[in-house]
Amino acid sequence: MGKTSPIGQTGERACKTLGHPCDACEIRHIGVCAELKDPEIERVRRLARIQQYAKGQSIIEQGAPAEFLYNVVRGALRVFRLLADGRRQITGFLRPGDLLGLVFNESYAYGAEALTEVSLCRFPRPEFESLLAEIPTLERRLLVEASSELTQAQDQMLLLGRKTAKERVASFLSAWANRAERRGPPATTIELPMSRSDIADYLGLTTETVSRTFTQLKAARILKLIDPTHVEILQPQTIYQVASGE
Amino acid sequence: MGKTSPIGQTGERACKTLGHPCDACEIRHIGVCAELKDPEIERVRRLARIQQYAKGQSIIEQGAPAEFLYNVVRGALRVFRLLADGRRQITGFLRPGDLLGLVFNESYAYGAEALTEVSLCRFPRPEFESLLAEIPTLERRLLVEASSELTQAQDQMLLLGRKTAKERVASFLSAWANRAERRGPPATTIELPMSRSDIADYLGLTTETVSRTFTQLKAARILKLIDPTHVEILQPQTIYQVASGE
DNA sequence: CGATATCTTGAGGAATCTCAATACTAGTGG
DNA sequence: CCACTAGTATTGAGATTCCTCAAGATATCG
Repeated sequence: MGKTSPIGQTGERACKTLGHPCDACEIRHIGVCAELKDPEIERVRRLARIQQYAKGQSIIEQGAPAEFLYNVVRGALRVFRLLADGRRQITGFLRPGDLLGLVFNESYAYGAEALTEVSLCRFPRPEFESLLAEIPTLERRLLVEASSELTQAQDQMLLLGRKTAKERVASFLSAWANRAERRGPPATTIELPMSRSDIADYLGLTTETVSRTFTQLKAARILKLIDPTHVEILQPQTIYQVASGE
Repeated sequence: MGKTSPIGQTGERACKTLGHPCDACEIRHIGVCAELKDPEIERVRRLARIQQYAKGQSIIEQGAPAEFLYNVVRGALRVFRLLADGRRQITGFLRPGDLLGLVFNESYAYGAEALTEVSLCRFPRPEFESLLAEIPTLERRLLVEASSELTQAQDQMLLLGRKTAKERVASFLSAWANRAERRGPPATTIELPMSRSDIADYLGLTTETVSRTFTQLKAARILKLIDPTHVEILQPQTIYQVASGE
């Protein structure tokens, strides 16, 4: 794909070119749109544009003007913050149904990049905010969403500030597995669309330590490493206990 | 004070016993109430109760049912999360105007304790939530608030995951000084109502490391340690640079 | 099937932690 | 007003976890 700018033209398609994308929307029932009734959906639809990004592409640049709000439709992405010297902290991995860009500042304080091929539903912020004022259920939904993200963020602070490498990796795997289960059948084999280095930057560790910890959990027969992107959790209970620091 | 329970009776006073507490409220212009017009304030006032807590007292127990929302009126407090074995991560220090207990779950995922003598304005959650549905400006304000807290939380993740001890301490002092300045005149001498162990649990360090880092910054003539609770920032610029990792 | 990136493993080093002793501070009672 | 006590902060020495640097193994993609 010939797109280099985060808000590129290639891959962008007007909602109407997809017919009634909201009707066919895969995440209609889990995203924020789940709150909306048909006439409201119609208004939202007019603002929405589906965007496609290739694996590795930048979606948001840290510090760029905050012009859009996105809803993840398909794929996975990483959200991160950088220090001047390049140190990176990944603050979250987003999956279908998640929101990206819910800020009320002039600019984004973080960057976002595609981990896989990604489809996003994009809304211009000013228009979306007016809509928000008119649809109270939507505003409430965002508030609930933000508050739950805040709780997750505090969990991550506990992890980063007080957990050991083993506990961090176990927490990550446990949370990622739970998340997959929420939208599919209970599966012990989980897919990790991110690299070891992404995991490291999410857990405040180095790639080497993440790798060693995986090996250690494998040796303890808690995990089975199928290939770098697929892990089978042999002892979900134990993983959870390790994650909780027991 | 004879109060032992987090939702104690002693020290609790009905709003009316204080006359018109909202009119005299010290944080009327900075808290969420700043959004409200007079008739709305009247409705809020009926729900509000002023609570007093002594230094060290518990305000919220981690895991307790989330029955109230609080607005800090006076004093300072710590919000934290615990692991089963007692490891603690302080997720924030609250000051007048800050919200405590903005959750839409059944229970609090965190604890809160008074660092100094504290006054809180307390609202029962169910009633507050109905009020929220009727006062859109209030709901919007909470959303903006939550989103800005989320940004702060991500800053803290960057700190915990990727900064050195020196950078963490500098970040903390810089942020705390900025915060004090926002409500008072620019002062280089800042008050730290929390202990070294609180600072350590906030920064993901040990008390010893925090103490050593203070000493180090003092030796570099960046700080002056007046007493354990008072610090003078001799080089605000340098503190900020160290905090940013330059 | 080969080139390249990613992942794993190893050895040594550094930052921070742990344990222990000393110094300071604040509050208490003589 | 001062000495005493309990809690908090600082300093020191050694241990430990995790990081850094480097090499080898494995997977991915054209």
